[in-house]
Amino acid sequence: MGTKTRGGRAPEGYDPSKFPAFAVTVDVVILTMADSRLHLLLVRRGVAPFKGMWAIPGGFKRPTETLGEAAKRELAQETGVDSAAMLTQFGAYGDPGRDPRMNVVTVAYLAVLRDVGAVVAGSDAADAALVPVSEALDGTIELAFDHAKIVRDAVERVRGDLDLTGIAAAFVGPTFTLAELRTVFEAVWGVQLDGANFRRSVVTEEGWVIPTGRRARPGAPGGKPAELFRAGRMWKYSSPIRRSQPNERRKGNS
Amino acid sequence: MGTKTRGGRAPEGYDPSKFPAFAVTVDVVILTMADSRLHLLLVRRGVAPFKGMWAIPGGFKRPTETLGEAAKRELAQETGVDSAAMLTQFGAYGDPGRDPRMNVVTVAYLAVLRDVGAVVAGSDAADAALVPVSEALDGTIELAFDHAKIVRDAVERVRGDLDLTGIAAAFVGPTFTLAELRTVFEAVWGVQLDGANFRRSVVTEEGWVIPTGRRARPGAPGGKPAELFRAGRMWKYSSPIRRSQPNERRKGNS
DNA sequence: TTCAGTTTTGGTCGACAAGACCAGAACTTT
DNA sequence: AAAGTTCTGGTCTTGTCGACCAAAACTGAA
Repeated sequence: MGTKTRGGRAPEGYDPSKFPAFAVTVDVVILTMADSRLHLLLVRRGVAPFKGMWAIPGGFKRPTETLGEAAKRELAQETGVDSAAMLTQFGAYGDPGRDPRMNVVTVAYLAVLRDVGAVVAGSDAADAALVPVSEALDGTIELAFDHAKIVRDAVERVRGDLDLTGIAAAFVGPTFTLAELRTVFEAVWGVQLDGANFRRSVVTEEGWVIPTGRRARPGAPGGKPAELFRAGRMWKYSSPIRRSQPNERRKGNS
Repeated sequence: MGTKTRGGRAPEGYDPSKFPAFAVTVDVVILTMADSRLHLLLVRRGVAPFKGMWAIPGGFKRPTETLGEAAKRELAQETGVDSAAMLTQFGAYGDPGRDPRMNVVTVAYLAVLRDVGAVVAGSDAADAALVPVSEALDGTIELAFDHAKIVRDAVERVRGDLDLTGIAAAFVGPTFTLAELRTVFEAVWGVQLDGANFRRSVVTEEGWVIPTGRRARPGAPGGKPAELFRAGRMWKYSSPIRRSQPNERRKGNS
């Protein structure tokens, strides 16, 4: 921070020694893959304002913790996961009136989990739900406060991070098939990727996926059982898949 | 934001109705090109704590303004520019103890200007300076609070934004030569780019640079006078130059 | 005026990456 | 056994990017 320093002009009608008080909160956008689509964890508000409406989980920051610790605490309270989860800060929101009660500035975090389903089912009945992000983005589900914008920004962020960081690996479990990993990119970017080309991209270079000898059980329609892989060390730094400007085209097309 | 919602577990020893008060400030990292290197605007603190130390400009957020408006106000107070400046929020910082006086959460913005030199010279004497970012990054210049980390994050951000957004155009004036534009990429990324290849990248595609008939005056050592261009519309969306993983190599190499 | 030095600008060439597409392998259910 | 589905390896074409060369256009010095 830094109190205004420059000698001459003082901020008119404003006394730096009496700073305005704000509440600071931390909100967490929790994303996961379900049904080959990107999903979002929401909670139903039990208190005013916006009582009964859907919102993303969050809470007040404590003076003794860092912002990151606060986000981690909120994530653990909401989902039970407290492992070294992928937590990324992506924005701060402080428009006047965004909370009708008082001046609140919130710092928003993005968390990517591989399986929230079980967590949600085991929680306090019907006040938590996993919904497709599309329904939150197009307004089918109305969100409290300015959470609609926060979710939009979070999705923007994860789309960009997908080819800048190894965040894609956080969507899948400790072992996974290449098709599984491919659906992450397809769902987040809204594109169709060629399976063979995708495989080449991640298998050719060392360090992205390491084969476990095992194979996955095929789904309902059968098909050749896919190899099971573990994530390699490269995901810590980058991604093997780059987003291309024109969508990849499929067989029957223009 | 959102008060904690889930029924069962309440945050232990914590009463949501009595939230802790924070001061919220906005800090602006002002970057510009000078002497073919990336520079940073610093101010000298006139009050405790860290009195006499260098810091990035900033100040308290007012309850009636948005975070972006606060950043714009601080930028204008410090440099006098209030045009639609390129202002990007890139992080929030709230570690306990980062300000010894009280609990402060700051939201950091990045501003890119084309020429701060005149502004600095014309301001209140010696309490503002333009320094190379390298000196701030390597510790040659010690910064107040956690501003060293904030500056590091800002530089990281601008490095990434250089090929994701059109931020490079904000570094140059209304008309510029291609060599000028090229030094922006070279200085921020710390690479050497081939002039001919660079030209092709921006000239081939329509919309990046539009030629004004004029030519620039060559520098001291002479050389063919370069064409003067204006920035096209494409800079609003993206960048014509992509960062390559291995540095581009020059003539005499391995 | 000439010359050496410097910068800009246009061109070519090869390496590499990415996408389109095909076909065989391996499993499912009927 | 047959049909359907998915996985996996292969080939081919295309386009992009960087390395490199050379001419053009200007400076200052000899």
